[in-house]
Amino acid sequence: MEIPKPIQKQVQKKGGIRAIADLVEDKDIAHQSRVYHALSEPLRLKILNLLSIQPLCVCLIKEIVKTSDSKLSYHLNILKESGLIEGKQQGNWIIYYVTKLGRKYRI
Amino acid sequence: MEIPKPIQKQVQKKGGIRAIADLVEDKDIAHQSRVYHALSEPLRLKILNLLSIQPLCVCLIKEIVKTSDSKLSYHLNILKESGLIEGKQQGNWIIYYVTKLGRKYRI
DNA sequence: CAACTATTTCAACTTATTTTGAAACGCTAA
DNA sequence: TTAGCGTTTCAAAATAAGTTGAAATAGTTG
Repeated sequence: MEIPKPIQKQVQKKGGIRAIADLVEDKDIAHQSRVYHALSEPLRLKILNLLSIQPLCVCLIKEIVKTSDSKLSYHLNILKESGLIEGKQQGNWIIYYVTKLGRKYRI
Repeated sequence: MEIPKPIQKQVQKKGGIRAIADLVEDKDIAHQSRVYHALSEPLRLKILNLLSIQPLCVCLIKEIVKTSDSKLSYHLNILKESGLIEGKQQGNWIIYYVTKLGRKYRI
Protein backbone atom coordinates (compact mmCIF):
# COMPACT_ATOMS: atom_id res chain seq x y z
CA MET A 1 0.00 0.00 0.00
CA GLU A 2 1.25 3.42 -0.95
CA ILE A 3 0.59 6.56 1.06
CA PRO A 4 0.69 10.17 -0.08
CA LYS A 5 3.99 11.71 0.94
CA PRO A 6 2.75 14.80 2.84
CA ILE A 7 0.34 12.72 4.91
CA GLN A 8 3.04 10.20 5.70
CA LYS A 9 5.26 13.00 6.94
CA GLN A 10 2.55 14.50 9.16
CA VAL A 11 1.68 11.10 10.56
CA GLN A 12 5.33 10.42 11.43
CA LYS A 13 5.52 13.77 13.21
CA LYS A 14 2.64 12.64 15.42
CA GLY A 15 4.31 9.38 16.37
CA GLY A 16 3.01 7.16 13.60
CA ILE A 17 -0.29 5.53 12.78
CA ARG A 18 -0.47 3.54 16.03
CA ALA A 19 0.05 6.58 18.22
CA ILE A 20 -2.78 8.37 16.41
CA ALA A 21 -5.07 5.36 16.65
CA ASP A 22 -4.41 5.07 20.38
CA LEU A 23 -5.66 8.60 21.02
CA VAL A 24 -9.18 7.45 20.20
CA GLU A 25 -10.48 5.13 22.93
CA ASP A 26 -13.04 2.54 21.87
CA LYS A 27 -14.75 2.72 25.25
CA ASP A 28 -15.40 6.44 24.89
CA ILE A 29 -16.57 5.95 21.33
CA ALA A 30 -19.04 3.24 22.34
CA HIS A 31 -20.49 5.30 25.15
CA GLN A 32 -20.83 8.49 23.16
CA SER A 33 -22.30 6.82 20.11
CA ARG A 34 -25.08 5.44 22.28
CA VAL A 35 -26.01 8.95 23.36
CA TYR A 36 -25.95 10.14 19.76
CA HIS A 37 -28.15 7.24 18.76
CA ALA A 38 -30.78 8.34 21.26
CA LEU A 39 -30.60 11.85 19.82
CA SER A 40 -30.73 10.71 16.21
CA GLU A 41 -34.48 10.24 16.03
CA PRO A 42 -36.40 13.47 15.25
CA LEU A 43 -39.26 12.69 17.62
CA ARG A 44 -36.87 11.99 20.47
CA LEU A 45 -34.82 15.09 19.82
CA LYS A 46 -37.98 17.15 19.76
CA ILE A 47 -39.16 15.71 23.06
CA LEU A 48 -35.79 16.38 24.65
CA ASN A 49 -35.98 20.00 23.56
CA LEU A 50 -39.55 20.38 24.76
CA LEU A 51 -38.62 19.01 28.16
CA SER A 52 -35.69 21.36 28.38
CA ILE A 53 -38.19 24.22 28.17
CA GLN A 54 -40.67 22.68 30.57
CA PRO A 55 -41.07 19.37 32.44
CA LEU A 56 -44.19 17.64 31.14
CA CYS A 57 -46.44 14.66 31.80
CA VAL A 58 -46.75 12.04 29.08
CA CYS A 59 -50.23 13.25 28.22
CA LEU A 60 -49.00 16.76 27.40
CA ILE A 61 -46.03 15.49 25.42
CA LYS A 62 -48.48 13.37 23.51
CA GLU A 63 -50.67 16.38 22.78
CA ILE A 64 -47.72 18.36 21.45
CA VAL A 65 -46.12 15.70 19.29
CA LYS A 66 -49.36 14.00 18.26
CA THR A 67 -48.41 10.38 18.44
CA SER A 68 -49.68 7.11 19.88
CA ASP A 69 -49.23 6.20 23.54
CA SER A 70 -47.11 3.16 22.90
CA LYS A 71 -44.88 4.86 20.38
CA LEU A 72 -44.32 7.73 22.76
CA SER A 73 -43.55 5.37 25.60
CA TYR A 74 -41.04 3.55 23.43
CA HIS A 75 -39.14 6.73 22.61
CA LEU A 76 -39.32 8.11 26.14
CA ASN A 77 -37.77 4.90 27.31
CA ILE A 78 -34.84 5.23 24.94
CA LEU A 79 -34.21 8.78 26.11
CA LYS A 80 -34.40 7.58 29.69
CA GLU A 81 -32.08 4.59 29.16
CA SER A 82 -29.45 6.82 27.66
CA GLY A 83 -29.57 9.15 30.63
CA LEU A 84 -30.95 12.17 28.79
CA ILE A 85 -34.24 12.40 30.67
CA GLU A 86 -35.78 11.09 33.87
CA GLY A 87 -39.35 10.60 34.99
CA LYS A 88 -40.88 10.85 38.41
CA GLN A 89 -44.29 9.50 39.31
CA GLN A 90 -46.65 12.12 40.66
CA GLY A 91 -50.00 10.63 41.53
CA ASN A 92 -51.55 9.37 38.36
CA TRP A 93 -48.92 10.96 36.15
CA ILE A 94 -45.30 10.60 35.28
CA ILE A 95 -43.52 13.89 34.86
CA TYR A 96 -40.51 13.79 32.57
CA TYR A 97 -37.67 16.27 32.75
CA VAL A 98 -34.20 16.58 31.22
CA THR A 99 -31.13 15.53 33.14
CA LYS A 100 -27.89 17.48 33.36
CA LEU A 101 -26.59 15.34 30.51
CA GLY A 102 -29.72 16.01 28.47
CA ARG A 103 -29.36 19.76 28.85
CA LYS A 104 -26.06 19.57 26.98
CA TYR A 105 -27.87 18.56 23.82
CA ARG A 106 -30.55 21.20 23.68
CA ILE A 107 -30.48 22.66 20.17
CA MET B 1 -57.60 14.61 29.62
CA GLU B 2 -56.50 15.73 33.04
CA ILE B 3 -53.21 17.44 33.75
CA PRO B 4 -51.31 17.70 37.02
CA LYS B 5 -51.99 21.13 38.60
CA PRO B 6 -48.40 22.34 39.13
CA ILE B 7 -47.45 21.51 35.55
CA GLN B 8 -50.53 23.23 34.20
CA LYS B 9 -49.61 26.35 36.15
CA GLN B 10 -46.02 26.37 34.88
CA VAL B 11 -47.20 25.81 31.33
CA GLN B 12 -49.64 28.74 31.55
CA LYS B 13 -46.84 30.95 32.83
CA LYS B 14 -44.88 30.15 29.68
CA GLY B 15 -47.76 31.06 27.39
CA GLY B 16 -49.49 27.70 27.12
CA ILE B 17 -48.78 24.45 25.37
CA ARG B 18 -48.75 25.97 21.87
CA ALA B 19 -46.19 28.62 22.80
CA ILE B 20 -43.90 25.94 24.21
CA ALA B 21 -44.34 23.73 21.16
CA ASP B 22 -43.54 26.62 18.85
CA LEU B 23 -40.16 27.15 20.48
CA VAL B 24 -38.99 23.87 18.97
CA GLU B 25 -38.69 24.18 15.19
CA ASP B 26 -39.19 21.01 13.18
CA LYS B 27 -36.69 22.16 10.59
CA ASP B 28 -33.93 22.51 13.18
CA ILE B 29 -34.86 19.15 14.67
CA ALA B 30 -34.70 17.41 11.30
CA HIS B 31 -31.32 18.88 10.47
CA GLN B 32 -29.76 18.21 13.83
CA SER B 33 -31.08 14.65 14.10
CA ARG B 34 -29.39 13.89 10.79
CA VAL B 35 -26.08 14.99 12.23
CA TYR B 36 -26.65 12.89 15.32
CA HIS B 37 -27.53 9.92 13.16
CA ALA B 38 -24.21 10.21 11.39
CA LEU B 39 -22.47 10.30 14.77
CA SER B 40 -24.42 7.40 16.21
CA GLU B 41 -22.40 4.66 14.57
CA PRO B 42 -19.24 3.74 16.50
CA LEU B 43 -17.12 3.28 13.39
CA ARG B 44 -18.16 6.67 12.06
CA LEU B 45 -17.57 8.41 15.34
CA LYS B 46 -14.16 6.82 15.55
CA ILE B 47 -13.25 7.96 12.05
CA LEU B 48 -14.39 11.49 12.80
CA ASN B 49 -12.17 11.58 15.85
CA LEU B 50 -9.21 10.15 13.98
CA LEU B 51 -9.57 12.76 11.27
CA SER B 52 -9.76 15.49 13.86
CA ILE B 53 -6.27 14.46 14.94
CA GLN B 54 -4.92 14.06 11.44
CA PRO B 55 -6.28 14.21 7.88
CA LEU B 56 -5.91 10.78 6.31
CA CYS B 57 -6.27 8.95 3.01
CA VAL B 58 -8.82 6.14 2.84
CA CYS B 59 -6.06 3.55 2.86
CA LEU B 60 -4.71 4.74 6.20
CA ILE B 61 -8.17 4.98 7.77
CA LYS B 62 -8.73 1.44 6.57
CA GLU B 63 -5.50 0.31 8.20
CA ILE B 64 -6.48 1.85 11.53
CA VAL B 65 -10.08 0.69 11.71
CA LYS B 66 -9.51 -2.62 9.95
CA THR B 67 -12.55 -2.84 7.74
CA SER B 68 -13.45 -3.54 4.12
CA ASP B 69 -13.13 -0.94 1.40
CA SER B 70 -16.81 -0.81 0.56
CA LYS B 71 -17.93 -0.64 4.16
CA LEU B 72 -15.51 2.17 4.83
CA SER B 73 -16.65 4.02 1.74
CA TYR B 74 -20.27 3.68 2.86
CA HIS B 75 -19.57 5.22 6.25
CA LEU B 76 -17.29 7.94 4.92
CA ASN B 77 -20.09 8.94 2.60
CA ILE B 78 -22.57 9.31 5.46
CA LEU B 79 -20.12 11.50 7.37
CA LYS B 80 -19.59 13.55 4.23
CA GLU B 81 -23.31 13.91 3.45
CA SER B 82 -24.00 15.21 6.91
CA GLY B 83 -21.28 17.81 6.57
CA LEU B 84 -18.96 16.45 9.21
CA ILE B 85 -16.05 15.64 6.92
CA GLU B 86 -14.86 16.51 3.43
CA GLY B 87 -12.52 14.79 1.03
CA LYS B 88 -10.20 16.25 -1.54
CA GLN B 89 -8.64 14.28 -4.31
CA GLN B 90 -4.87 14.37 -4.27
CA GLY B 91 -3.40 12.37 -7.10
CA ASN B 92 -4.39 8.78 -6.66
CA TRP B 93 -5.77 9.35 -3.19
CA ILE B 94 -8.62 11.05 -1.46
CA ILE B 95 -7.64 12.82 1.72
CA TYR B 96 -10.44 13.19 4.24
CA TYR B 97 -10.48 15.86 6.91
CA VAL B 98 -13.02 17.18 9.41
CA THR B 99 -15.03 20.28 8.68
CA LYS B 100 -15.69 23.10 11.12
CA LEU B 101 -18.98 21.39 11.97
CA GLY B 102 -17.23 18.09 12.49
CA ARG B 103 -14.75 19.58 14.92
CA LYS B 104 -17.63 20.42 17.24
CA TYR B 105 -18.26 16.75 17.83
CA ARG B 106 -14.78 15.59 18.70
CA ILE B 107 -15.02 13.58 21.90
C1' DC C 1 -3.28 3.35 -24.62
C1' DA C 2 -2.56 -0.44 -21.11
C1' DA C 3 -1.55 -1.70 -16.60
C1' DC C 4 -1.90 -0.33 -12.04
C1' DT C 5 -3.56 1.54 -7.55
C1' DA C 6 -7.08 3.82 -4.68
C1' DT C 7 -11.64 4.38 -4.07
C1' DT C 8 -16.69 4.09 -5.03
C1' DT C 9 -20.96 1.92 -6.61
C1' DC C 10 -24.41 -1.55 -6.85
C1' DA C 11 -27.81 -5.04 -5.68
C1' DA C 12 -28.71 -8.82 -2.72
C1' DC C 13 -28.62 -9.93 1.84
C1' DT C 14 -28.57 -9.55 6.97
C1' DT C 15 -29.46 -7.14 11.00
C1' DA C 16 -31.39 -3.39 13.80
C1' DT C 17 -34.90 -0.11 14.74
C1' DT C 18 -39.50 1.55 14.70
C1' DT C 19 -44.51 1.11 14.48
C1' DT C 20 -48.88 -1.01 15.67
C1' DG C 21 -52.70 -2.39 18.44
C1' DA C 22 -54.19 -5.13 22.11
C1' DA C 23 -53.54 -6.28 26.75
C1' DA C 24 -51.64 -5.29 31.23
C1' DC C 25 -50.13 -2.38 35.04
C1' DG C 26 -50.29 1.27 38.68
C1' DC C 27 -52.31 4.88 41.05
C1' DT C 28 -56.48 7.34 42.81
C1' DA C 29 -60.97 7.97 44.29
C1' DA C 30 -65.59 6.30 45.03
C1' DT D 1 -63.05 -3.45 45.88
C1' DT D 2 -64.26 -1.69 41.57
C1' DA D 3 -63.95 1.85 37.98
C1' DG D 4 -61.30 5.15 35.54
C1' DC D 5 -57.36 7.42 33.85
C1' DG D 6 -52.46 7.59 32.55
C1' DT D 7 -48.87 4.93 31.17
C1' DT D 8 -46.18 0.75 29.89
C1' DT D 9 -45.44 -3.83 27.87
C1' DC D 10 -45.52 -7.25 24.39
C1' DA D 11 -45.12 -9.66 20.04
C1' DA D 12 -45.92 -9.23 15.23
C1' DA D 13 -45.33 -6.49 11.17
C1' DA D 14 -43.14 -2.77 8.69
C1' DT D 15 -39.27 0.00 7.69
C1' DA D 16 -34.54 1.54 7.85
C1' DA D 17 -29.68 0.85 8.19
C1' DG D 18 -25.51 -1.77 7.59
C1' DT D 19 -22.76 -5.53 5.28
C1' DT D 20 -20.94 -8.16 1.46
C1' DG D 21 -18.35 -9.08 -2.62
C1' DA D 22 -18.05 -8.25 -7.38
C1' DA D 23 -17.82 -4.80 -10.81
C1' DA D 24 -17.04 -0.02 -12.07
C1' DT D 25 -14.66 4.47 -11.96
C1' DA D 26 -10.89 7.76 -11.65
C1' DG D 27 -6.36 9.13 -11.53
C1' DT D 28 -1.29 7.87 -12.55
C1' DT D 29 2.53 6.01 -14.69
C1' DG D 30 5.06 3.67 -18.36
